[in-house]
Amino acid sequence: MNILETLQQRFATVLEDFTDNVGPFVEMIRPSQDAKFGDYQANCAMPLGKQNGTAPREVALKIVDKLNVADLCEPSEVAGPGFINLTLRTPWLEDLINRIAHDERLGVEAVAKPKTIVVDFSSPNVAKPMHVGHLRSTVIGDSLARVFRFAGHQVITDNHIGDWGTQFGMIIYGFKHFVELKAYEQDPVGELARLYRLVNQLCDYHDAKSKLPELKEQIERAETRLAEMDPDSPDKQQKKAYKKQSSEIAGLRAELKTLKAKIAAVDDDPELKELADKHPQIAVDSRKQTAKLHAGDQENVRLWDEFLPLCVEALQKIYDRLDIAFDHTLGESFYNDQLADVVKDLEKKGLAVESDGAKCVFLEGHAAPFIVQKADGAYTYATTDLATIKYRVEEFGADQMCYVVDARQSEHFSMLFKTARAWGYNDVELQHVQFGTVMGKDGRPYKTRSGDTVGLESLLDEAIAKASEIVAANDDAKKDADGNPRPELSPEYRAEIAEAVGLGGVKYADLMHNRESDYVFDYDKMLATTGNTATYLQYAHARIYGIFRKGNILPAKLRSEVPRIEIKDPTERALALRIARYSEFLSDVVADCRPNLLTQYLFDLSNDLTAFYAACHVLNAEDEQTKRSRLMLCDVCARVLSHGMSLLGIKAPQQM
RNA sequence: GCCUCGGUAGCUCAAUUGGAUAGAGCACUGGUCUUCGGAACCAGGGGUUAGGGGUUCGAAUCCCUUCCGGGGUACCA
Repeated sequence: MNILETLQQRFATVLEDFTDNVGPFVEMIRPSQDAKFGDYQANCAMPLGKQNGTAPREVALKIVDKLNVADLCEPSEVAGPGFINLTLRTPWLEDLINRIAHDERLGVEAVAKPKTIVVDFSSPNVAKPMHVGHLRSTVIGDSLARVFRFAGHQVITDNHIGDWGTQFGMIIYGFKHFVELKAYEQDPVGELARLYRLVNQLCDYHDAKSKLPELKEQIERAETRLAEMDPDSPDKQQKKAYKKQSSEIAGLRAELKTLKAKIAAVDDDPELKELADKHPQIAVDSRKQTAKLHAGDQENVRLWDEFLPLCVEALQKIYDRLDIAFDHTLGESFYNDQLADVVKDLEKKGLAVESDGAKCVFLEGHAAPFIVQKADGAYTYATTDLATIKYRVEEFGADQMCYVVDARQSEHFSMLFKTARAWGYNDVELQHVQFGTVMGKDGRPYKTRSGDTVGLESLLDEAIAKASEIVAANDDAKKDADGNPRPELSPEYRAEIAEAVGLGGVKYADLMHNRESDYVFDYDKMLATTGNTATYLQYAHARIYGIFRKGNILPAKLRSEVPRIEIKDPTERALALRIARYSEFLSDVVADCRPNLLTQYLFDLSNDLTAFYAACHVLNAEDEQTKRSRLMLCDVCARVLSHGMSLLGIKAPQQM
C-alpha cells in the first residue's frame, strides 16, 4: 500500500468542506522534511485559510477535528502558521511491515490503469562503436523501463538504431576503396569501424581545408573590428560589445586550432595524405553511396545486408554485458518504405509545404522549419520519427512514448511532437526524457587525452578492472579469529563480484544524478568504497547475508515460519517506515521519469539499515523472539534492496 | 540575433516541483567499538542558493533585471 496516498484520500473527503477543488490541496499532504515534524505533514491549511479568509491555524484545527485517521496516526498536531503534523502509530506500522514482509511485491500495488508505454532508448548508430555518449540513454532508459514494468504498465522497449543514414554510406565507400580483406575476415566489426573512422577522417580533412581560408578571413575581420573598439569605454553597451567580440574571436581561434589539427593529422602521415589526395570528393561520394543504398542499388543493399547483422551482433555483446534487453530493435531502415506516404499525407493535410526545394512543416514558435524531405529528395530523421510514432500507435497501441535522448535534441522533439499532434496523434502522450552531458574532470565533455570520445566497451573494462583490484584487496585483508589472513572468495566469485561492483558503479553514478543536469564522470568516485555509491548498497545487502550465513539462517525457511516483526527501537521503526515507503518512491519515479529518486531512496534505506545494525544486535539479541523479529526485518530489507537495485539494473551479491 | 538549459558548502551533487532552521557524499576535525561483516557508526565546522529588485503567510524554486557558462538555431542524426 501507498501510505501517502492513503492519507491523501482521508484528507480529500474532509477538504471537500473547504473547497470545490481539492486536487491541489491534497497534493500538499507530503512526507515531512524533518523527523521532528512527524512522518507526514499537511500544508494545505495556509492557502485554504487565505482563500476562505480564515486564519490558517483555525482552518488547520477544523481539518484536524474532522479528519478520520485515528487508526493509522497518533493525534495530529497543528504547528507554526498552520502545518498539520502526522505521526504514524507504531502498532499500525508494525502491522504494515509484517504484511510487506510476506508480500511478493513488497507492498507495491500494481497501477489500476495500466498503460502501454514505449520506451525508446540507447539508439546508437550501428556504423560506429558505442561511446560514452550512449551511456546515459542506455542506463536511464533501461531502468525506467524496468520500473514502469514493475509498476504494472505494459512496457515495450525499442532500440531505434541508426542503420540507414550517412554513416552507412561512409562504410560502404570505405569498404569499396580501403578494405583489408584479411582484417575483415578476422574481425569484421573492427575493420568496419576502422573504415568508418578513416573515411570520416578524410571527409573532415577536406572539409577543414575548404573552410580554412574563410575562417582565417573571419578572424582577421573580427580582430580589425576589435581593434576599433574601446575596452574601457564608459558606455556599458560598448564595453559589453568588446567582451563579446573577444570571446567570439577566442571561439573562432579554437575552431581554427581543431581544423588545423585535423589537417595536420593527415598531412603528417604520408599514407593518409596519399589517400586524401586520391579521394578529394570523398564526402560527396559517400553521400552518393547512401543515396544509392536508399534507391535500392543491388551491390550496396547486398553490402548493407552483410554488414548490418555483424554490427548488431557487436552491439548485442555490450548489451549482454550490461544486462540490457530490448523487445524490439526497429531501426531507421525499418521505416524506409513508409516515409513517402508520411510526406504525402502531411502534404495532403496541408502541413508540409515546399520551401527552397525542401518539404517542410512550419510550426509556430520555431524559426526553422521541420524538414521532412530534403531538396535532393532524401528523407530526414524527422520523417523517420514521424513514421515511428504512427507505427507505434497503430501496431503497438502505445498510450505513451518516452524518448530517452540527450537534451541537445530538445528542439527536434518539440517540433516532432507538435507535428505529430497536428497530424492527428493527439491521444498518445509523447515525452522527451532528456538528460545532460557526461563531463570529464576538466568540466568539458568526457574525452580521452587525445581528444577522442571514449568507447563504451573500454570504459566498462576499465571500471571492472578497477573494481577487481578493490574486491581482491578487500578479500585479501580478511582475517580469521587469530588475526591470520583468510580470504573467503574463489577467483571465479571475485570476478563475478568485480563485475557487479564495476558495472553497478558506472550505472549508479549515472542514475543517481538528476538526469537533466550534466555530471562529471569519475572512476574514483563511482567506485569509492565509502559514500553514496552502488558499492555501499551492495555492501549493505551483503552484510545482511553475512548475518544469515553466520547464524545459519535460510531466509526462505525463516519466512515460512512467519516470525512477527516487532518494532521497539527507534532505528527499527525508521527502517520499517522506510521499507513501507518503497511504493511511494516508485510511483514518483514513474511520474517524473527520474531514477535518481530511487537511488536516493536506496541510499537512505542502506543508511537506516546500518544505523539499525549498529544499534540493535540481531544474532545476539536479548531473547529469541527479538532475534527472529530482527532477522525478519533484515530479510525484508534485503529484499527491498536487491529488488530496488534490480530496477536500476544493478546486481546485489550475497557476499563481497 | 533568436530560442533553450544551467549557476546551490572547498569539490561532486540533492532538495518530494511554493513549505518550517537549504540537505547528502567526498575532503576536514573530533569521537564510538569485546568488528553479529570496520567497505561501519556517531558528532562537529563549513551557505548572502551568482548579484539586485519584485510577487506572498512562506522563494533555491515563480516574475523582472544584470553578470557568467553550456547547448541549439534549413536540408547530419
